Order: sequence, then C-alpha cells, then structure tokens
Amino acid sequence: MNIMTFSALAEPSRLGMVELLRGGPLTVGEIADQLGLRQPQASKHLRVLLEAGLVEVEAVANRRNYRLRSEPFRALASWLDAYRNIWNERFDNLDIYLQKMQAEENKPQAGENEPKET
Amino acid sequence: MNIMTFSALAEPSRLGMVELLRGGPLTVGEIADQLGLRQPQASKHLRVLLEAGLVEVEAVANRRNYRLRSEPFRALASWLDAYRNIWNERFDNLDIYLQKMQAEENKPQAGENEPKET
DNA sequence: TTCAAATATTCCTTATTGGGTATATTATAT
DNA sequence: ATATAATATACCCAATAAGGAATATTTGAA
Repeated sequence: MNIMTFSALAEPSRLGMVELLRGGPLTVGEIADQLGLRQPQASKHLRVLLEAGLVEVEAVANRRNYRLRSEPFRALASWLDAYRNIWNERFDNLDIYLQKMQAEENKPQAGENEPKET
Repeated sequence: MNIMTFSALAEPSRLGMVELLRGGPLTVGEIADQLGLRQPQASKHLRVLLEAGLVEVEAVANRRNYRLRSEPFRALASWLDAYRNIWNERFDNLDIYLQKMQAEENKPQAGENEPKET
C-alpha cells in the first residue's frame, strides 16, 4: 500500500476535495469556493493530491479541471481486502483464549496445566 | 470518514504495525523487534493507533497485547464503496465531453449554440 | 524490600506541514 | 501591447510530528 495515499487523505481540506470530486471534475476555483478555501491553499492541496496520484488535471484554457483517478481507490480496496478476515470478528473470544494460552507457554513457571483454585 | 484513520496510517512504522497485526495480537516488544524500532517509539506509535481506534490493548501481566479492531476497517470499506462508480471508469470520454459542454454554458459570450466555422 | 523485564511518558531537538500574503504565469479578450 | 481572470509558486511563520535519550510505572520474582 502506498503511504502517500494515506497522507494525502489525512488532511480535512484534501479529504473534502476528494469527496467533492466524487461528483465529477471541478476547477480550482469551484473547489476553493465549495470548501471555503483561498485559492493558493486550494492549489497547494490539489498539488499534493496530484503527486499522490489521487487526481489528475486537464487544462482547458485558463481553467484546470481536476478529477479523481481510479487507480488509488482500487489499490486501497485491494489492500483492505487483506483485512476481510477481521470483519468476521476473527479474533473472537475463543481465539483470544487460545492466544492467551499460547502466550502462557512462554513462561510456564508456576502451575503447568491446571492452575489450582486458591 | 474519520480523518484520524488516515493520519494514523500515514506513517510507515504505523502502517507496518497494522500489517504486522494482521497476523494476530502482538506485544510491544515483538512489534518493536519485527519493525526495527526502539521501544519508546513503538509505544508512541501504538498510542496513536490506539487513539485512532485502529487497535486495542489487553494487559497481561507485564505485557500489553495489541490487536487490530475491526470497526475502522469496516468504516474504511464502506467509505470506499461510495467510490465504486469510479472503478468502472465512470468519467470516460463521453462524460468528459458532456461535462466540457456544460462548462461552456457558463460563459456563452461569443457563439450561442452553433459556433459558426471560420 | 530489592531487582529485573516490559512498557509508558517526558523532555528536547529537528523536520515537516499548513495557512497567509504577495507575486509569477498563462490564456483570453480588447 | 494591455488588462483581466484563473491558477501556480515563493516566502514567511506558527503548529505539529517524529526520533533520541532518560526516566517513571507496573508486574513478577528472589
């Protein structure tokens, strides 16, 4: 997984931009307007998104049309897939018990198998 | 989408920790070892992951067993779902053309509908 | 009580990041 | 050539984050 994807999304304005661009391409000015940003900061954040590969630009005269790229989202989804097991509460109580037992084996000092009561 | 999830993952050591914990719970020392970190930085990064809700701890004597929580991964997956359209290259050439046409309508200064040739 | 292991916290220092403002750049129109 | 709109870049400053090293805390054992 590319860490730049996460750092690009780890900023409110930039995450907002991505959500905004879900509706389709927008210019810098439109993005700045909708998010209440000044133009320079909008440009700077878009640059970060661009370098992270999250968006791409198309120059149309004066304007720059920014839109989402699909690749990083696909990558994110496939990375997430590796965590599907966790969905199903793989580490449920039984597993935790087994893991604890296994951890005990590292220091079988006092009682061997059955800890006597009191 | 909670931004803390992204900022927590936007750091190589922490992303490494998450990947590592995919295999099951580990103690601070084990994590530090496997990632070549000093213990204090391991603890500090784990704290960030903890506060982001990505992991949880279980104290067992001296040790702290850290393991992944499922919720943030579910949240991430459901957030990603909103971007599924982009998978299918929704913004293909036709869409881009239509969007460009719509953008033109904002400044219909010269030609109204049919721009005359030459 | 004293010791040692595992972990957390604190302090310090440096690097990075984000906002603000001014300015440069590019394209269109006159 | 000049003016204007849209955008990018540069510079400065404050806030944040990360590593290093020392220290505090907790637990089990002698």
